[in-house]
Amino acid sequence: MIKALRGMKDLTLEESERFVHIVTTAITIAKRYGYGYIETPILEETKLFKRSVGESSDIVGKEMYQFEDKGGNDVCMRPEGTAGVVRAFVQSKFDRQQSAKFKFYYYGAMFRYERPQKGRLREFHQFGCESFGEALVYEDFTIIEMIGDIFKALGIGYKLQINSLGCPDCMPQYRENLIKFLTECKDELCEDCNRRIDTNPIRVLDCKNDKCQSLLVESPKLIKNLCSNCDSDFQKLTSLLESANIEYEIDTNLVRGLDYYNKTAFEFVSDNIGSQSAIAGGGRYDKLVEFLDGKPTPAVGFALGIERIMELVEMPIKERKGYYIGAMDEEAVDILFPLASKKRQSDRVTIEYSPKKLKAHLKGADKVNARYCAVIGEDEFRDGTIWIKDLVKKEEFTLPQREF
RNA sequence: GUAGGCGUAGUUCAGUUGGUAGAGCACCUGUUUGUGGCACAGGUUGUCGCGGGUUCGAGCCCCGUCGCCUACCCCA
Repeated sequence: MIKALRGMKDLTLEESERFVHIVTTAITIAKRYGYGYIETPILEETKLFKRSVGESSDIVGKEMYQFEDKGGNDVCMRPEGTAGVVRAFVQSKFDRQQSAKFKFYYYGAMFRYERPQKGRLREFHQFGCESFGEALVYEDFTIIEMIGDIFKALGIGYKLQINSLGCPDCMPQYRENLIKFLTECKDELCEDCNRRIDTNPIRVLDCKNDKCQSLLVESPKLIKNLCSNCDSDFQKLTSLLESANIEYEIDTNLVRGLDYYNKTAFEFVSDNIGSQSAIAGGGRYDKLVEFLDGKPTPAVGFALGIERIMELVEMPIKERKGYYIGAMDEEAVDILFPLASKKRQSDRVTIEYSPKKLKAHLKGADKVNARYCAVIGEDEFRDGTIWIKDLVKKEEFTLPQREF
């Protein structure tokens, strides 16, 4: 038997319904906030991700599905959605429309060659939004509010963590201070953190190692070293959240995994899905458009992990819907089809092709969760009528076939 | 890349000190002639992950292998 590749899953029955429910709910809400759909390729030039996601990250370093295509191009299956959207934004020259606003939503498969575990697959799906051209922190707030709306609509509880990553005016100075601090306690930090001091010192902040974390209590906090602009934006964000009654906590160690973020960074976190607790994450990335050869354009965005959310959603109760139709004798089967076509203009219809006893038809209707069970038996065939039972109200009646 | 756990019916699992497999759910059929969900009765379903070894005999023990899961790492 040929099986799906490791870390890749088929979605059927309840699972696929969950999936669709999440995506359609997210789309409905994103549209309310003025977002329009963008579709970008799954395969992109490897260069794109090296430049956007950042060469130092593990994603680019060892987790990408990277290969040479038949034309000799160095290509890569997208490990995240933002890079492609930004590339498309620049390629479409939307960046030339100074101060115009563009808001896109997307959803689709992402690929990372990792060891699968709970809430982590090699092919996984994200829904995300990217807002271009809005520099004001109001947009950061609005995006967070929108994600809150999505989770509310899905009935999912969460905790919101926020932080500010600063900007080119304050981040480099902070980085220096942090490196200085880390170098001083170097000997007590774990092996990984020692490596990170050189490669990506900011990532030391979210090291999982308890000992590292206890040392970091004393570390300089970016949040206290922001430049005046970043600081006032962060203050504004927290006050907007408070007046909207959105609970949050400031996590000074919250760092985004991708290099392109600045200023606002946030993460929506849930318990109950194992160690992969982040269900959505995002923030501001004002420099990325420029990095990818566009004109400087401020941007904010987020992505949510659909598979992780699938573990948390409660599905609305399924109601009986539509018709089940069947015949009790072979000769009546053919007349089911025109009747079904007519009903299918507006309702779901299941046709049973094999003649069966009434009892079997009722069971069949039950199984496909139909509201009505319609059957043509011996009498109905003779009279040109059809017998219908409402399985919810338990009422039954007979109609001429032309009135069905 | 590292560590641990697990692979037995469609599914969830049980399987005693080694004697060639069971249960619930699901599915199918019935409970007299045209009335579903419930109940009852009956029935179908397995290369016991794969390969080798030990043994008179292996689902059970040993070795290997593949797969899945969980955690580390990393991340949505």
